[in-house]
Amino acid sequence: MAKKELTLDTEQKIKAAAKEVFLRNGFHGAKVKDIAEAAGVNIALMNYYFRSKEQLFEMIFMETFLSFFGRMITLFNEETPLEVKIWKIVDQYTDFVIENPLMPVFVLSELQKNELTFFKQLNLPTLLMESYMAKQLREEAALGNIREVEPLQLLATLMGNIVFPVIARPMIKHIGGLDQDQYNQFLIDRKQITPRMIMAFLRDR
Amino acid sequence: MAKKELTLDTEQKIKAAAKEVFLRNGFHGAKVKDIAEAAGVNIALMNYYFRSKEQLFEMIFMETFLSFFGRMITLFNEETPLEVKIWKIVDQYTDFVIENPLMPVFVLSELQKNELTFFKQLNLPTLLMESYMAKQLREEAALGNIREVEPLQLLATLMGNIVFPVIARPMIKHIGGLDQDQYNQFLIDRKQITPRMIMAFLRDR
DNA sequence: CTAAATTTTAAAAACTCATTTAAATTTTCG
DNA sequence: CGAAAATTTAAATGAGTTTTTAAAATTTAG
Repeated sequence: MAKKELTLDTEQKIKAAAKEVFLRNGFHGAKVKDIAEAAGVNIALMNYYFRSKEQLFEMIFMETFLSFFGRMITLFNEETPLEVKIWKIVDQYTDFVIENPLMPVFVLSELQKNELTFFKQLNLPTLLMESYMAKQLREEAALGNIREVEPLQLLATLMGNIVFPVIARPMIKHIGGLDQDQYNQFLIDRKQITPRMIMAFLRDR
Repeated sequence: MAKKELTLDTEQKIKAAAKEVFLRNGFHGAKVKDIAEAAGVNIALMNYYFRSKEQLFEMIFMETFLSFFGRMITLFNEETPLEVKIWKIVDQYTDFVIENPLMPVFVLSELQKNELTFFKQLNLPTLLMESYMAKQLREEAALGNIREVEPLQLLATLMGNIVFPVIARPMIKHIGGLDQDQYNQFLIDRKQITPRMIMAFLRDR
């Protein structure tokens, strides 16, 4: 049993280190040597436990994508009134990306290159169209409470407003002349702006 | 003179090919061999004309960033009424990123890694804060026509809504089950949504 | 036309990187 | 304990990549 724990330990250390290095540098920028050093482990162990850099990457990419996207879908499925939920999504997804600031650009830039092979197995369209959010949008629009809007457009709007400022952090900090605290405040300020804007749009005519 | 034109020709071919390859694959994903092949040129010419892969990259990155950011600043400085301008920015910047779909993710993901060295020389904060747009926002807010809003927040909102759907193209196509035409229509539809939403927010309260 | 300068080429050099190997060490378990 | 299995290590392999070299080809200019 000491064995099982020990092996998992090294395996876990490599995986955690790999996640850090891949998220910071992307697949091509990440070197196996960097991962081994970050894990404090002999370089050959990467192949011993994970066969290849590519397999290790795919495992990490899959997990990271599912976290990035799944978190949003989970929030889409909360059964609270529409406006409350939009405020909550912005609040919580903002916190999520603040805690995982490298995740969005990693997922989105690696997806550029994959594109073909990756999505086949997942049923993403269903997840969105059958979400509680999609149902709410239909119902509220039928009642005339809000404008008609496609769930995919709302998703893009939410993600664009929450995620883009994180993807563009270096640019925004420099354009605004912001230090780290001011930048964080900038993101916090958006917790008000984004839901207000979306609700104003939904109610507007 | 045949000389001058010919040398510029090869140099230009390399640069154009490098731009393609770097934008598609990023610095680490782009191989000098790929660039030489794309340019139809002997591989040693890359170093003959540009000293190193890194120098060639920096030149291209600088140009690309200035185009990406400068285009928005140019639009910010158009001297048309605020609402007209916001509609125009969304329309034209959307067309711009549709024509240059790899530019945003390239610029933003490479910026993650640079971060420190790059911006020093440019005076970006001034460009934004002294734009005609910034002046308009102050004036209209003083008149009570719109809510107060920081120019940087408006910039992030505009870019988030326009650029994110391009950065997230593979994801959006798959989540929505869209083919290329449907995806393009999705972007076109946002030309209505985004300015409506921003204007509804600015006028709200 | 021809000598100098520029440009291009093929080959090699120098280096980096992922993976493999084989031996050493540690752990497991009868 | 002690043999087998699992893990770790240092070193080597080999493929891939950027850069340099030196000679060949082309262009320029006197």
